[in-house]
Amino acid sequence: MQEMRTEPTYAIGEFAAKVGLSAPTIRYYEREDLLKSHREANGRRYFTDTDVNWVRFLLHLKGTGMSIQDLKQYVEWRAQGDETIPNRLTLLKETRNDFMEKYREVQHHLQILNDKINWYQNKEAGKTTSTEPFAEYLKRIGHSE
Amino acid sequence: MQEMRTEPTYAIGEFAAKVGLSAPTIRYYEREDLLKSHREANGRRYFTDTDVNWVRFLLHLKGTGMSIQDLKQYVEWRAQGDETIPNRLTLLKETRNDFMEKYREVQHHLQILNDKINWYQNKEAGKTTSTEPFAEYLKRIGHSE
DNA sequence: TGTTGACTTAAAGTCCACTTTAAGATGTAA
DNA sequence: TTACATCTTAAAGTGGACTTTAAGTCAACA
Repeated sequence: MQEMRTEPTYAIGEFAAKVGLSAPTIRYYEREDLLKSHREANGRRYFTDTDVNWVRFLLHLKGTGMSIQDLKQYVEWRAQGDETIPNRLTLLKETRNDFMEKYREVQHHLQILNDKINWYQNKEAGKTTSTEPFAEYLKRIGHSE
Repeated sequence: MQEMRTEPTYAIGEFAAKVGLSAPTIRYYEREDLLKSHREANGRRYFTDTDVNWVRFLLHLKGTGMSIQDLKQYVEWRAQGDETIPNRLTLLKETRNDFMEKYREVQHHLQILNDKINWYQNKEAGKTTSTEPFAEYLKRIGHSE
């Protein structure tokens, strides 16, 4: 009794929905060589769960700030084999460094946003001298610049 | 003995440098009504430290994800007086909500990036079966999706 | 079998946030 | 006074990452 397991395949629309992109974006990524599709006899693309994982991984990298160009470079090196691992590591570490810098910056931006929200809320609650400027408020609670 | 203190003023180039933008960007922001400049008799713009603080504040808001359009709305409400404080608070809180959502997303992206860097490093150090796929590695160390 | 929806391609269009260009006026240093 | 930097404007251009259009093929269902 033999069990037949066939890997599920997805047409471009279903695939796009699965990874949270649009079908045109999938075609665009393919043109940019970020991913390869398989074709049915009739010329239509199909994708597998491996492709789903691949695109999801790409989107994680993209989400850390890598541009399409960065991703292309990464994919190109990947295709060249293990001797490009040092290159890939360098690229990923640079990505992480850039990310961490921006991360610290946005935390500061968030701090100021929170301060401003609190300032408005205090102002509405009458807890602040109605004329105290925001800059003064920031000094008073210990946030500057 | 009277001390004469004159507020320092900055020409557009100096001002732009002070806030980390280009002079054309300052003019662009002015066109978009995000800031107002003062003019010398000869028609040239000048700016004060108050303007410096204002632009820096705008850049903090922008850094949390507010678009130029959002900022315009904020500035417009601000000009309309205290009765628009609820509107402003709503806008800032929405900004914060959007920010926090993206913040959590990028933390996840960073996690995957770190995992991949570690995976490459282990691979280079021979600490991982040379054929173990990244997906398996993620499962093994407890990160999925 | 007809019609609706999903697919195919190449090329053009869009959005955002600037940036660059062009042509000219004015300020500053040698 | 001669350079040269810096300023002025309006308008056009740019880059990145898609998105939309147009014209056509193919599939799935009533």
